[in-house]
Amino acid sequence: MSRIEDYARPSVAADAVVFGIDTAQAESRGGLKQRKLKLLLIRRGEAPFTGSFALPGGFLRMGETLEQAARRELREEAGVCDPKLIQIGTFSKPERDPRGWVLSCAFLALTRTVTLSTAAGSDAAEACWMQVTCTETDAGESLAVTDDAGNTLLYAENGSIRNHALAFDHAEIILEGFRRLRDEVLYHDLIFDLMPELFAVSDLQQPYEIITGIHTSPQNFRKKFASKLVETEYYNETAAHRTAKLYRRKDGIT
Amino acid sequence: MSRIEDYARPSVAADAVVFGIDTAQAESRGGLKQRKLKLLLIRRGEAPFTGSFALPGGFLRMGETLEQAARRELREEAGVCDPKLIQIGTFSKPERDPRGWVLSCAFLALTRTVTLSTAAGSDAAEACWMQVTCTETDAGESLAVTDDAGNTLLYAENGSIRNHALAFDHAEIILEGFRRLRDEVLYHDLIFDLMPELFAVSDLQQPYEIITGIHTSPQNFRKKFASKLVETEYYNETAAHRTAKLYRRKDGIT
DNA sequence: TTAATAGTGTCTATTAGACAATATATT
DNA sequence: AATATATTGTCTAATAGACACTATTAA
Repeated sequence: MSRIEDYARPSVAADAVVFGIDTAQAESRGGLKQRKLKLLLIRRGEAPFTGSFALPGGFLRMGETLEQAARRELREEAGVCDPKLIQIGTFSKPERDPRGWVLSCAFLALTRTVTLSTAAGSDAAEACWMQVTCTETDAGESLAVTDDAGNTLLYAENGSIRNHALAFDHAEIILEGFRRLRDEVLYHDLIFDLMPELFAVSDLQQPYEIITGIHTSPQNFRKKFASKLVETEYYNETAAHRTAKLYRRKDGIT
Repeated sequence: MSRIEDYARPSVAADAVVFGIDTAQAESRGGLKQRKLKLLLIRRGEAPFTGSFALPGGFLRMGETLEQAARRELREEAGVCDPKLIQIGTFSKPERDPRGWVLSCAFLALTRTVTLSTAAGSDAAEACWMQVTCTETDAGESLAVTDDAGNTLLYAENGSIRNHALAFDHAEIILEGFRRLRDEVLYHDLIFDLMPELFAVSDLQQPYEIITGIHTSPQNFRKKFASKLVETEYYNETAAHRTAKLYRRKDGIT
């Protein structure tokens, strides 16, 4: 009874929720180091949702896997190379795309830098790193995505979307991406995939706290991660205070 | 450039890795209660892989979500009603189905009983609950799926498949399902979705230990779960020992 | 010197595990 | 009585958090 030809076929896309850490020196106070969580979005150049922001992604091609498609689109569309990819879910509400029946397989993608090496000739007309903010409100917990001008692209409270200006169901996908990011950081040390090869303990803490919502003193944070780190001979060349030893992730720990 | 019609479309299926707990009285020793982890498989009645065991599932239809498709197929094909469903991944290797280009969106499905209410007229010609065994070997950890006669359908060590007799890439999907089941039980109390409304503390322990590999004394296991349980007025009508109070899951805990 | 972060050590509170002891069912 | 599980309680080990204190850099 179940001949493969008897069934209508949807279009399938692969989209990515790309997170990265931005380590910027704050202008004020002589260079306090801020390490901020960023999300990569693309301004759409074509219908539908022309001009809106959306996740980078594109259609799956015959002969490739979903992960290959996501990787290809990230390279072509946003100049993101060699990200860590974790599949987070396939979104399938029939009405999610006004063009027709399109499923989207979403990936959580992590980069070790927020430099956009937007290769010449790429589609990335407008790929931007947006600010991700996570705060404790009295109503619970909220997540906000804002552009550099401070405009809110997505605001969610307790995991439900209050407000957004994003294409398709991408707000939903971002929320799921952040939820998964938190889980993976909490339980599988995914925080290291947001770090460069060598990093200071303090480089770890701010992103960890933004993502998990768990706040600790620098001293106790150090102890918490001590068993997962290997000390190197390198030091940070930095600012108006003691230089920090650089560490590397201890392997053999999943 | 990206017209939706420009892209070839794959067929899309929804398959489920269905787990349940079998509470059987052992024949020997006057009825020691064994609570075993079971996996639901279907013997295929058609090509390809005719006669092999496979996950229950089927093709996505236009107008439904992947979850609706999984639910429908579980009902039709295996008589499984109202399971808890968690999407675990979409499998997309181009060669995974000899019939052509078929993606499979896999779900982890949990039932509160292993009774197959195989409705008359259903496709479930041969739906069987297989034994799931998880052991610590010197090489690490192994997972085995065996039928009632003791034949091994799947054997994996440290997450890599050693041996299997299952259709398509379903061995891989089962492994991913078990991995996810473990994570969800460890970090999100998914064990309760394998339990009936009312249960004794000891009903919880054996499945929890099989799935997580964490072994504790009955006393300490009780303490570990005390904060997540609400005592009821009901008791177990059972065997050659003190009756057990029945509990219910405390709500408000994710 | 001061400000700022890096890093160590110590004490305490909370949690997880070992295990003794008691309770209550059936055979 | 013997056995098997249920349930409570106590002690101890391991872990997580608070916080004092020292170190080192540049301005």
